[in-house]
Amino acid sequence: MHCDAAGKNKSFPGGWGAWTVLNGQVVSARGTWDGRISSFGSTPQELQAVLNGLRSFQGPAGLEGQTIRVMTDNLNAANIINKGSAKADNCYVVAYELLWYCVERNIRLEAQWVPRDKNQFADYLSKIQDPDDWAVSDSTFTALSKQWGPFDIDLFASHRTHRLPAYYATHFAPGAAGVDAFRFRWGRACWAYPPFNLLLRVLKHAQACRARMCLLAPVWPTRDWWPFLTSDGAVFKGFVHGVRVLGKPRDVIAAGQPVPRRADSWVMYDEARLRQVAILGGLAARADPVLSGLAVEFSAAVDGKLAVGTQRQYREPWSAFTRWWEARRLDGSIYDTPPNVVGLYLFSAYVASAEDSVGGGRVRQASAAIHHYFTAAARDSPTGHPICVAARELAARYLVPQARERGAFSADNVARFVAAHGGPGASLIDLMYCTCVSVMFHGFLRWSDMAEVSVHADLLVLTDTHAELFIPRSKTDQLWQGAWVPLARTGGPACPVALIERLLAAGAYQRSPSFDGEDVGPLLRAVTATRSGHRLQQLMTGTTQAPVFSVTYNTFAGHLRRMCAATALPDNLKSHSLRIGGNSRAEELGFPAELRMRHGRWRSLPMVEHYTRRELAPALEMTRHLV
DNA sequence: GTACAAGCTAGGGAGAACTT
DNA sequence: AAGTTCTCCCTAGCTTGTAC
Repeated sequence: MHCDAAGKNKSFPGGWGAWTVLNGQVVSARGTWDGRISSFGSTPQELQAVLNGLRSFQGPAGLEGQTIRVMTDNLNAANIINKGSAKADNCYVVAYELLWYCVERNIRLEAQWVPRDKNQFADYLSKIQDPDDWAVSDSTFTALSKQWGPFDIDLFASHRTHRLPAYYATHFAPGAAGVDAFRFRWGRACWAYPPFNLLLRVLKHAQACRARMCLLAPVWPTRDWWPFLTSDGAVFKGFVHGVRVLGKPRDVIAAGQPVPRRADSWVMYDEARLRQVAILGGLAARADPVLSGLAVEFSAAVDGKLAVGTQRQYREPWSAFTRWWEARRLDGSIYDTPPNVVGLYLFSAYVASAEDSVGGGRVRQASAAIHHYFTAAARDSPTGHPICVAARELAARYLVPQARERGAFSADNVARFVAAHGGPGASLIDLMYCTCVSVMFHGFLRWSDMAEVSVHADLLVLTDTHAELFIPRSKTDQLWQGAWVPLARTGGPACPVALIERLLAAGAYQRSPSFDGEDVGPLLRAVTATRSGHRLQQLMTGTTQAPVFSVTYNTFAGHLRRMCAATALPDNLKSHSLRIGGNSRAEELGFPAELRMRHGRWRSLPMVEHYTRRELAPALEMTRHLV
């Protein structure tokens, strides 16, 4: 039996894992520490992991009278098991319990130390964080037991969260009556608080077993299982004997557990494990701990090949696909879905988009997300299948996007903006937005570029004639090659360089680190109003580990919108309108596209053209002279 | 009012596919 | 063979809804 224990960290109380081979099959057990053991040192935790492992496998394996070889990467634990000596209090308590457990069952233990890298699978098991491992609060359970109980089995629980002596778990665990509730026939007094993505399966299995259960489920009419419970989405069907509406999640979930912001975050059930199995393919059952460990690491690291925003953006399309897939009840894991079925899913997304009168974005995103998740699980992408291709083509041809107007700032708009908000007595926040408007217009910056501009003296260079800004990375520069953006002194109130200088003085920015590893922060910062006027919010500087960030896009866009409205500028001016406006003005003045492309850091001329808005007058003038 | 997440649109680039 | 258009994945901008 291989065992390991993991200590606590900020987001995880720590846990234990154990695995062994039973009848030629690898079986694993795991769990999360409760508060008491979470505070123990590593050796008593390791001993507790051994004890939990024995208790977990005792039922299925029948350990009485056997000799068990325990593989552990903790030398102290191995010595304590082999020599029977323990000094520290916690060690003694746990070792004593372990000893008696073995004596009562005539089990003989032999511990063997293995290096940590030979114990990676147990290590992995001990570190699994199960996002669905919620326990219902005492008061809720008591109330429901009184109303509909007593119950005889908890169908979805863990060693930590079970509410009844008999329970089914996702892995072997001490006292668990079985692993995977769906492999059993359910009786007439069940208690079920399943992960929400399993609800459809739970309802169908309950129907097949003619089970009777108290089921906790969210009020969630858009989910696929809701029609199963109700007719017309409103009236519960006849087999529902009673309904009780509980309070908010924080009242239902036992104290001391984090409550998710939105129930949607509960749906990613064991995605990591599915992916690891898919990566190992046919080797999954036979892989040694090194291979398993590498698969674990790869599956965690591979998402990093995408930008953080993209990872976040693909999550919902992927879980929508998994929900759809679960409802189809196909064989194998989601990664075994045949490409034609994926194509039909994309087609269903096309049909739904048409019904909802949205553009082709959903179909495109779904296709891209499925491509990423399949390749991340080391599977061929199914998105090249003819049905997938056809679904994307239908979406591109027939789905009409909702119009989105995005104008261009003119030079006059910029001048009026600065005149209205950037006068001599301007507040720090108004001065900051005037500076951004001028800098983004003259430098053809996106909002995300502006947010990267640092005030560091080496990265924001000011001279008598001009300024140079360093942009370390951008949308078109994912590999951090960086680019310098020159800005000339233009004179007048809207001069970007003069505005930067005024802002630096007004905000009392620090422009050079005073110690190694200090981060002086960006130019565009959150500002707070105090009794004595505005000042930069929070800390003046950070460190390279905990840098100071710019304001969020929403904050910036909100301010810009309000300030434009106050200046009576057109309401189609957004933050990108500054980039479009600067480039369009440069074109109007006759500057060549190559120069504008370099200044705006575009990589192709068609994109420069796309961002060039032209006045009507020159074209009219031309046609007037044709005859 | 601020902050965050979700869900939409569309910008952007690499390389395949097609035309001339 | 060279030039161009197309395809498709990846990334960001923007609006809206919601919680604090």
